[in-house]
Formats: sequence, structure tokens, C-alpha cells
Amino acid sequence: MTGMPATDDAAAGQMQEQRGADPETRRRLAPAERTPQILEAALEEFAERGYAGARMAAVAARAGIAKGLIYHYFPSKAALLQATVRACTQPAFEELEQAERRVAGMSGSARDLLAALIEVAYARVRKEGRERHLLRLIVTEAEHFPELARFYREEVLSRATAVVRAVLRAGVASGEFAPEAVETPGLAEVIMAPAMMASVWRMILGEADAPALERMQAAHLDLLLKGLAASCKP
Amino acid sequence: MTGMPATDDAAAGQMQEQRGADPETRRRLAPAERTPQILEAALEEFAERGYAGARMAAVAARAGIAKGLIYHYFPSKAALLQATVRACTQPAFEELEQAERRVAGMSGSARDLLAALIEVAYARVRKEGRERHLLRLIVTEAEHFPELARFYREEVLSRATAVVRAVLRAGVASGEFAPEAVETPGLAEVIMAPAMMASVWRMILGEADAPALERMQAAHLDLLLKGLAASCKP
Amino acid sequence: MTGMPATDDAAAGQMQEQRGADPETRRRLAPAERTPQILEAALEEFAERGYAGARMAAVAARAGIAKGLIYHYFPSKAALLQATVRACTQPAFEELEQAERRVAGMSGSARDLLAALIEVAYARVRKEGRERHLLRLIVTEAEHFPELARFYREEVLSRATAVVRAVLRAGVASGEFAPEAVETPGLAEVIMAPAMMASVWRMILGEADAPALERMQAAHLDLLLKGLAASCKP
Amino acid sequence: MTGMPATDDAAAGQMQEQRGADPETRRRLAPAERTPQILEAALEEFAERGYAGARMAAVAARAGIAKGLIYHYFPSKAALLQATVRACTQPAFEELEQAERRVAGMSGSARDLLAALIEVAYARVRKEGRERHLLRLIVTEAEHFPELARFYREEVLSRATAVVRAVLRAGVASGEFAPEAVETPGLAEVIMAPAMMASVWRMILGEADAPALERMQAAHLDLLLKGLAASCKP
DNA sequence: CATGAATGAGTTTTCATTCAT
DNA sequence: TATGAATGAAAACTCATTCAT
Repeated sequence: MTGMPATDDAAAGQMQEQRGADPETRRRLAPAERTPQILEAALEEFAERGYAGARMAAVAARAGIAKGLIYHYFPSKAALLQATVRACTQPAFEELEQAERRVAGMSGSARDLLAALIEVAYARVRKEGRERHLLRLIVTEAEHFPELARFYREEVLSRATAVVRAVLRAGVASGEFAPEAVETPGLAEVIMAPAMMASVWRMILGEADAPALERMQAAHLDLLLKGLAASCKP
Repeated sequence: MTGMPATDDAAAGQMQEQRGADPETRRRLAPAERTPQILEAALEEFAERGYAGARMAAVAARAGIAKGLIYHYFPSKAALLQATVRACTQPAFEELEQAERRVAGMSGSARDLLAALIEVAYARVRKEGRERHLLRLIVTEAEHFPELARFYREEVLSRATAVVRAVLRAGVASGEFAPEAVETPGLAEVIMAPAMMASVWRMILGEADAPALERMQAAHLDLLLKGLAASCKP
Repeated sequence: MTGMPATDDAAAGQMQEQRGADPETRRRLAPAERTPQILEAALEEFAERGYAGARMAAVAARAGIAKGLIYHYFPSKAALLQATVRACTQPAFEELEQAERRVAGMSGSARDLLAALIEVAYARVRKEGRERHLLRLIVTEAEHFPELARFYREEVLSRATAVVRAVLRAGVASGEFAPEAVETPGLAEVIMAPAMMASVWRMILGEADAPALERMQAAHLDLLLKGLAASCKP
Repeated sequence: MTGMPATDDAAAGQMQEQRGADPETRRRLAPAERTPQILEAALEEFAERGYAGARMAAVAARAGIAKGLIYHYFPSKAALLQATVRACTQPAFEELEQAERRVAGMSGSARDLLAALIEVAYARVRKEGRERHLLRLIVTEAEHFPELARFYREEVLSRATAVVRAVLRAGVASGEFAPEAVETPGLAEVIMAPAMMASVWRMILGEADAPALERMQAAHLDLLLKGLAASCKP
């Protein structure tokens, strides 16, 4: 009994669920390549666990790199979240703008416009991935990270509201929608709420247990068309 | 987003002192008194910080007791959350039932019924307190604590849907609402979504920055009345 | 949702494995009755878990009383162990003395005496209960509680050695045993070791897996009779 | 037994500093070096205090590292003990095997063989260090950690018994020992018990107060030679 | 005498962060 | 740039002991 041998099983190296390839390949990337890799991993981890529950080690593992390397790119956990939000927010912003332009650029009746708007909205909900993660982050951490609330307010809510209002104005102008549609404050929010709530329900209940999107979308459009129609006299 | 973690607001200074009584005497309470006290504190802490972010010491401080005492009543942090959810869920359930009965017991036109339903829904959103906390918990932690998702699905979503459908049926039966109202799946969800989303917006943006409730409520009711009306021919 | 109800399941009162009778019966005992009850419980707990591993709450539970009551009788955990050892040690001491006298009082050949001695020794090993617990305590805690070592040295080892020597002397005197038997230091220890080791083996391996007592006893006696015999010329 | 817990001897003062190197630099070692270092420290601590009494902080201090580092290598206190036992057990096993071979490889009379066996056994007892610690651990914690009991049963007891039986067989074959020696079950255990008990006595009473090894060894061998001799007619 | 709620000083365990290699 | 061993401060949890009832 001269040397106490290292027990093979118990020792080091738990939680190696790297993503990246073999250890050789993963070395020496330029910051421009490494950064988005880390941010992607961070987004997933933060969205899944929340800020407090996220572990830097887990982010590193998801990114397939060592813990320490994160600190070459971001000075702290908080900074990583900040960067994550910004990185996430930028494309989301662009995508929203795109959708906005798409709707704005449309010709046709206001009813078709509305239908297109609704379709775009539910399409966003259907989509997996970054946006869902971002929403999760917003809902979960907005209270603690004001930038998230700001982004949601300015880039999501008010933009969406603006688009809806534009459509309403077009409909009223063309005589398709009742004139009140442009004068009722809060209407735009009511109009877009169901699609957004569908997203939240999916967050809470999961894809499987949440209300079916197609049905909601159809019922939603139908209700709006009737409810906004100029000819409608309740 | 300048100094990431939003300066730990209230509880920063090092855990605020007791709640009510004098900090001197060590009060001995019966478990039946102490338990809800702890659960109350836990609900606040969990809702405010999320499960991972919540600290047992903070719960104890909120309840005005020593850390260790919590473990006299609950064996672990997870168990405390579990108990908190259950305790929280029970009264919430009862209140929902009450609201349900109130609507069900109403006489009058379906349009009045609908108005009443909407009023009840927004009234819930307006109310501060435990419910808001519970919602926060659900949205934030449902993924990690299935009981929360279960509660939301069974006690909130499906109940609410049922009530809405009942109103729709009544309206169709009385000829006030168009017949499709009872046949369109997903309609009930669309109908109640705006009120629920209003709650989520308040969670994300705070009381001040969220869309105004009264406006939404009015626009919401108006849209529904028009959209559901039998006479409406879009 | 007015009061947060106490969750029935999670709350208080784990580990009630009282021994005593119904809660009414167990009240108000005179110290003379309560003390041994506690000491008994303490012995079991200390023997089973060791000093550090023993919990006062567990002792109380074993004794069927409340934690606090122990402190009416013993000022601290250490004091409880001390008292336990003393209480345990006293009867053990008496029993040892008795066995000593029994052997001393025997008439007959030294060989019979030796057989009787061996029988007494193994009988002790066979016996369950307090002694086994005391031995466990001694082996486990002697290092930390000198009184235990002292007791073992003075009351167990040296007494046992003395008895063995007396038998040897008798055998040599009667010519049955070879004269060296009284002059060889360490022989007495060697003679009694197997019975004691049998006890230790039972501690380590449990009743079931330890070497069979009957076989050891027979082999032991046989070996001694041959090995000590005056007629033996190896 | 005056001041119960025997004044915490060495480690009292507040945890002795490092072991070897300068306390300044933070040394980065390969796991293959650090692991045995920790296991060594753990063995000492566990042996000295028992599982329940051992403190992770003390293990860390003995190893000259920070508390947290232990958890880099072992997930919990229990796992550390487990690993310690395994690590400890491996060399012990090898040494036992060596001793076995040494005896097996001997030529000469069975009496010489027996003498050699006894010498090996007492030599083990005399030796300080890891073995003593392992024995302590086994005696103290076998009940709670079955692996310890298993190791003792399979690697110590049964091996030792086998060696003794081999010697007995050789002696009977050569006519030196009486034929019963191979047929008496339990004899092997009786034969090796005194050496083992000597170890236990040292554990209980300390080096100083335990029966003298040399005397026991001499008396032991003498008794065996006489008791096993073919020529002996008691 | 008796209870068990309450405390507080530890102990184990976790993890962001640092730094030797 | 990259690693993961190492640290330290904090958080979860335990339990001997106290004390209101």
C-alpha cells in the first residue's frame, strides 16, 4: 500500500455534453466565430433555467468549450446575459421590421392585409428556436433586467401595435372596417393579444398541451373580420 | 441595460427585518399559524426571484423567523415550493369557482353575461397580490415543476374555457350570437386571451408601462359583441 | 384566497418512532424511572451511530419523549454519553465480577475450569443487547472518550487477564498444565483473544456473516487443552 | 471521564495549515496527483473521526487545499468515503496477496512456515499508517457502508483463513501437525484471532497501553506449536 | 415535569470567477 | 487562445440547545 491510487470512476469530468467536434478541431477560433457560439449556448441555458438558475459551466458545456474561455469574451455572468439579450434582440428586431415592411408593402383589401398580419403573427409563434427562447427570457427576467422590458416595450409591443393600427387605418379608409376601429384605444392590443398569448401558453404548457394554433388562428381571424366589419351592427 | 442585475431593489440592504411583531421576543406559534406565514413569505420570494433565485434566508427574513425554522416545517427548498404552490392553488381554485358560479348564476341577455364575464376577468387582472404572484410562478417555473403546469391547464385554462363556452352557448340559444360561435374550436381561447395577456404584460412591463386595462377592456368587449353578433355579416 | 392554508402533508412531525405508549400514559414519570429509559435509548443510538452521528432527537424518539426533556436530565450530549457509559459500565462490571467469582468458585480439574471459562466467554459473545452495544461504543469512541478506554483497560482487559492467569496457575499447580504457562507473559491475552475477536467479527460482519461461534469455541478449547498440557512435547 | 470530548487533540487549534508546499502559491496539479492527495487526507480524517464526525473542511485542510476543490473530484462526502475505501482497499489487497505469496513460497518445515506466518501477521500489526486507518474505518463504519464489510470478509478474513489452512495442511501432510488440524472448522479463525485482536486493542487503548506485541507473538507461536503438534497428547 | 417550536452556529454543497499551465 | 484546476463567498441544510407555553 504505497501510493493511494486515483479512483477512476469518481474523479473529475462530470457534465461533458459538448456540442462541438473532437477536442482538436475545437481550438483556436477567431473571436468572431467563438462569440456567437457562446451566445447561442447562453441563450439556451438562460432561457431554460432563468438567470439565477443558469450555470456558466453549463453554458460552456453547451458551447463545447471550457468554462474559463467564456471569461475571455465576457467579463461576467451578468455581462453574458446582457450580450445575449442584445445579440438576440438584434435579429429579432430585424425580423420584426421585415414583417412590418412585408405587411406595409402589401396591396389588396384591408381584409387580406389583416389575414396576412395574423398569418405572420401565428407563423412567429409556430417557429421554434431563438425567438421562443427570447420570449422566455423576457417573461422570466424582465423584472430584473430592465433592458429586456425596454426591448419588449419598444421593439415588440409598440411596433406590433403600430402595424395593427396601420392595417386598421387602411381598412377604415377603404370603408371595409367600421370607423371606430381607428378611434378605439386599446383595440390594437386586444387584436394582437391572442397570438401572443398562444406563445405564452406554449411556454407554460409545452407544445403538446397548449391550445392548437391552427384553430386559434382561424377563429381569431374570423372574429376580427366580423368584429371590425363596417357592416356589422351588433 | 447599464448595470445588469437591476439593483436588487428592496431586499438588497441585507434582508429586511421582521414583519409584524417586535423583534425581541421569540414568539412560539402553533404550526397552524406559522405554516401559512412561511408559505406567504415563500410565495413572495419565489414569485419575485424565481425558484433558483430565491434564498431560504430571504424567505425566513420575510416571515420574520430564523432560517432553520423553515426546515422544521418543510424538508427542503423544493418541498417548500411544492407546498407553496399547493397552498396557493387551493384558494385560487376556490376563487375561480366562485367567479364561475357568479357568472353562471346571472340572468339577463347573453350580451350582459359576456360583459359580466369580461368584467370579472379584467377585475382579476387589476387585483394585486397572491394571484399575480401565482401567475408569475406558473409562467416562470411551470417547466421545472409540472404541478404548476397541471394546475394551470386543469384549473385555470380548461375552467375558463368552459365558462366562455357556456356563455357562447347561451347567446346562440337566445339568437343573440351567430351559430358558428359554438362550433368554432379555439374561439373560447381567442376570446379570453386578451385579458390573460394583459396580465402577462403587467408582469413584463409593470403596472405603469403595460397597456391600460380600462381601454383594453372596453375595446375587448366591443370587439366581441360585434364579432359574435348574429346580425353581423362581414 | 384570503388565508394561505397550512399544507397538511409537508408540515412538521417527521420521525415519530416512539417506543412508549400512548401520549397520555407517558407523562410525569419520576426521574428514577425516566433516567434509565433515556439512557437505554441513548446507548442504542450512540452504539448504532457513534457519538458524532447520534442525534439527540433520535434518542428522544427512541425513548418516546420530547427532545427537550432530555435536557432536564442531562445538560448536554457529551454528558449524556458520559452517563450512558457509566450506567452501562456498572452492570457490565458487576456481571464480569460475577463471572469471575463463578469461575473462581469452581472446583474440579484445571481443564474443567478452563472449559468453563471458555464457555463463559463465548456465552457473553453470544448474548445480544447492552454488552454488544457497549463494546461497539468502546471500539468506536475510546479514542475520543478516555473513560471508555480506561473502563476497557481496567475493568475488562485486566480482569479477564487475571482470571485466565488464575486458571493457568491452578493448572500448573495441579500438574495438568506445563509450568511455562504461568511464566509466559502475553499468554493470557493470547488465550482470551479469540473469544473477543469473535465479538469484533460479529460487530463488523453481523451475526450472519461472522465465523460460527460454536465451531470457534470447540476449536479454541481443543487447541488450548493441547497447547497447555504438561504432557505436550512439541 | 471528566471533560467529555477528549480535547480534540491535534486538529483543535483551528485546522492545521497545509501539508508540504508553501502556502502562498496556488498549485495546479494534475488530477492524478491531486486525487490521491485528497484520498490520503480523507482516510486520515475518516479514520480519526468516523464518517459522521469527519468534516470536509478538515479533509481539505489536511490536503492543503480549499474546501470547494474536493467537490471538483468527488460529488459528496459519502462518495469521498466510498472512493477512499476503494483506493485504500486496492493496495491493502495487493499487500495481503504479497504476504500470501511470501508464505506460500516458503520452503522448510511446517513449523517454520507457521512461525513465518505469525511473524508476518504481527509485523502488519506493528506497522503504523494506512492499514491501521483502514482497520479503524472498517470496524467503525462497516455497518453503514457495506462495501467495507464486504472487503473485510472477502479480502481479509477469507484470504487469511485460506493461508492458515494451507499451512495446517502442509503440517499435517509432513506429519508435524496432528491430523485433526485440517478437520477442525473454526480452527483457522482461532489461530489468527490473537494477532487481529492485538490490532483492535491498539485501536482501543493506543500503542502505549495495549498488550505488548512481542510477548503476545512469542506466547502465541509457542501455544500454537504445542497445540498443533502431532506428538501432543493432552 | 413535558413539549416541541425556535434559534444560531456550524456543516455540506454550489458556483461564479480566477489563474497556473 | 484555451483549459480546467483552484478559490472563496454564499447558499442549503443540520442539529444541539434554549425557552415559551
